Amino acid sequence: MAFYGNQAEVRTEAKLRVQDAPRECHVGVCRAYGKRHAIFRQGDKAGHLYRVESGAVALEILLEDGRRQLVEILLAGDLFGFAVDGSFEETAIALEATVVCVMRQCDLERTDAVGWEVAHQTGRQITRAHDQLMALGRKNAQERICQLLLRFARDIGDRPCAEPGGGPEPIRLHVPLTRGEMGDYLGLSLETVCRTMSALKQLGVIAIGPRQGDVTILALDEVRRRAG
Amino acid sequence: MAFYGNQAEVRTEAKLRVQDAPRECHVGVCRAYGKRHAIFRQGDKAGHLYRVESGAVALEILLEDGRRQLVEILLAGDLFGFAVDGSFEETAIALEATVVCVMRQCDLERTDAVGWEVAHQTGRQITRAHDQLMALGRKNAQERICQLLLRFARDIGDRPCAEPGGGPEPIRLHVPLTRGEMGDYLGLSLETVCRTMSALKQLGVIAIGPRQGDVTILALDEVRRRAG
DNA sequence: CGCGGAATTGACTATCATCAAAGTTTGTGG
DNA sequence: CCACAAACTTTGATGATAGTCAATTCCGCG
Repeated sequence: MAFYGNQAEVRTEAKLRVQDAPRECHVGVCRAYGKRHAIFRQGDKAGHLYRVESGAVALEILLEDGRRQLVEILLAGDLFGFAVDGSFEETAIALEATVVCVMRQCDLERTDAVGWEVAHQTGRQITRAHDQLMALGRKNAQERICQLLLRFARDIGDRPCAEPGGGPEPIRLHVPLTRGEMGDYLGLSLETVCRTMSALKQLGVIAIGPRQGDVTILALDEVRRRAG
Repeated sequence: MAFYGNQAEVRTEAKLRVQDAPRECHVGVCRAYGKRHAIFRQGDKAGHLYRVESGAVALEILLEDGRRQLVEILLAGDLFGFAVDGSFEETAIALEATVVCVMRQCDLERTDAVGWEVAHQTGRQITRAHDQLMALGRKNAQERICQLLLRFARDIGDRPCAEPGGGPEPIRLHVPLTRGEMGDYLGLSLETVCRTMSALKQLGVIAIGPRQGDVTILALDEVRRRAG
């Protein structure tokens, strides 16, 4: 399949090493971004589509008065860069060391067959956005946070530390978001995120640390139940 | 263009008359739905794409405990029915007398060129979902309601009652949502919607009535400013 | 005219935001 | 390897916005 294929040019930026970088992409160019670097900004002229090769990207919207909302978190394989009137409504930021494949939209659109691939991708993203709307509109802080943890557990969690007794296995995962960013994604203040995480820890549902960003899910079914 | 074309079969349901019904669509079938009738339900097997020909459709998600969130409001021209794992995550409901064109996905996908049309549509819907995420995550009740009013003003508002003095023209519009539905879309209780609408009325920014669902925007710039 | 759903308004409550003050990690440079 | 600064996290006290419960009024339709 032309869209998911082949070799490409590579440029490194920030502190990424080349071996962290490109898988491959036919019609595009791979670029590496360091933590918190912008890939494009609100208002920039559009014209490219982007795919996350590795790492994680957040799309954020800023209001004039400084209010901030992360509207999407993208992981490996996800497409982004859809624009409506030729310019981006959102800023895309690498959440960690990240490699992105950049493809010129006009090149892509010359290949009809790719259209449906993109449509399926965007369909999935719409569904995810709708889930998030349910969370922000109707769920409380604990439910929102459990839902976010599950998202990372599904997409990047590993299950190494199996219990000998056959009990539920802890899931260790690394959340590449600060408390403030979690709040900006979940529509909460960073303090509420902290307090809610602490409460889940007290309940024995999760463990925090040892490093910043590390979370261990101790009771997956409890997290599921609380995510609603 | 094959996708936006041609003649089709028509079925009428509820109280819709035939002349309210179909424009045309090549690969699909037009159906008419009465107020509050479901087009498909959460959990139904997917396999079709739908386009609003006239009227308005809401997509809703229900939680087991009864909490409800309207995640999208679709007007004429909008596509819906994207599913991830072969079944719908959402229920689609006609907000008023509505005609929908139903197209089999496998038929559509035989035409490569249509893929990009769908992709552009879904791209627009993603942007709209992201705006709504900003609203639910970071905006207060007044801002959310002003944003919703602007959405209807842009898409269906007419500007008939021009001021003789050349002042700002009132915009009369009909919102096909009850207060409760507005709340379910905006992540608010129906009482908060009521109170906020009343406050905007007291401020002289809008007028309400004479019928249920009627709203007149008296000061468009004020609504814009408050929408953020 | 009268019934039922929708809208409005009031009183009280709860969740979450804000302000503030420590305490931890992380990364850098000597 | 240690020290220090900056960024991030945690916890507490207080307040504001919006939710819930309830009573009344209004509109739409038979």
